[in-house]
Amino acid sequence: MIENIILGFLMEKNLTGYDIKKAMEKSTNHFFNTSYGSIYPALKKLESAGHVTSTEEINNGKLNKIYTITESGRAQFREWMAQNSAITMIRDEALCRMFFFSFLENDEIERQLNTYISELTAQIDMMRGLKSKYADYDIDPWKIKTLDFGIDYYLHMRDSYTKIFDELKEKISGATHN
Amino acid sequence: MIENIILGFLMEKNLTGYDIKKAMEKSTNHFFNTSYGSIYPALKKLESAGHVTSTEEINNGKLNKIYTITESGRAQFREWMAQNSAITMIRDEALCRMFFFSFLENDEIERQLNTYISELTAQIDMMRGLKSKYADYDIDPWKIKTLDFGIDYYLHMRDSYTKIFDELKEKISGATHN
DNA sequence: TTAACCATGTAAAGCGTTACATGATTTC
DNA sequence: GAAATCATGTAACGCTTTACATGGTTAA
Repeated sequence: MIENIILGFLMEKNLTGYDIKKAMEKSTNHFFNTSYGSIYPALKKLESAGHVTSTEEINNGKLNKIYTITESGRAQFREWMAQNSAITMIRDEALCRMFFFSFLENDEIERQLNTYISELTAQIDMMRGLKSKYADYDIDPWKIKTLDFGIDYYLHMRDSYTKIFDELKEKISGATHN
Repeated sequence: MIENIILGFLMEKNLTGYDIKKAMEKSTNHFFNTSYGSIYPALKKLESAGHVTSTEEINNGKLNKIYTITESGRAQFREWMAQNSAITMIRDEALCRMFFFSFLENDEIERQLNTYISELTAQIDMMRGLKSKYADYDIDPWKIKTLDFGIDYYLHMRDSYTKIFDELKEKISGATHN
């Protein structure tokens, strides 16, 4: 996975490991991100497989190891792109806890849902901010679409948890008034 | 994570490792599932930490190692339940590919979206089937809610991908007719 | 001058899956 | 009699994160 994503970034231009990490932070962060501890070894592996080559430059006194994708790397990337995606499991931590909510008091459940909804709102705001910045200079519509997808995703999550929160509130007030 | 989920299952009744796996398959499968290779070592770890105890029985000639949660296990579980959930990243494989869709031909993109939408539909149908079975005998409303959440989640995913599919179709036909 | 950032990498540890190994019982 | 299911466990492997290690430049 990570190797194919790296190849994808290198399809467009030559980059250093550091550049790749920064590019991910700017564009794929909400659905794919990884650490230097994964990127550098992956680049080494790609190089020994012949999918990338590297040239070293010194810019401003700093070493720059610039990676270039090879024809075999392009072939590998295209092969990966042609594969069907398997549907992904949810694995949402909040959902795991919800499964066991019967072990919590209602006010604690309320508190948790509330906190989680706030965090989702923060995430949505952050991503909307990103989108407004991107509108100017990133033209690839598919990359914009992944951002929109992410915003819609978190909006849906917030709606779902808000609905659950409201239902709980109603149930509590119903129980108190009777 | 897995250890806390196991403790959660043991909060309700004593179970063997095998039982836990089967219980997960029936109830948490769409947002949490794991293999025996994770469950048995986790149970061992929980036992040496004093969070569970085990008794061995032979039923129908088969060894049954039945695990019981201890007071310290209950405390550990409650502590985990009281923590706030961190929001989870998407990490959807199809979304990773979409990011690089500009490297694919339109008909290949169409094919992939179509396949993925079908798989989402199959998942939705499967979960709806599960829900209709559950309606009878599982009473905990929170557990039902995680199922509903999952169904809504996959419905939202299907809507999102269908919207993208329709937009692409429209763009193609628009381009051909001019 | 100090913090932040640029830049590359390794090592340890954790987590999880897959495959392997074993053997009994039950159902078709 | 074969296949499926019950039942427990280990070993190898892979992937990823976190922490560590190093050292230069730039901006406050």
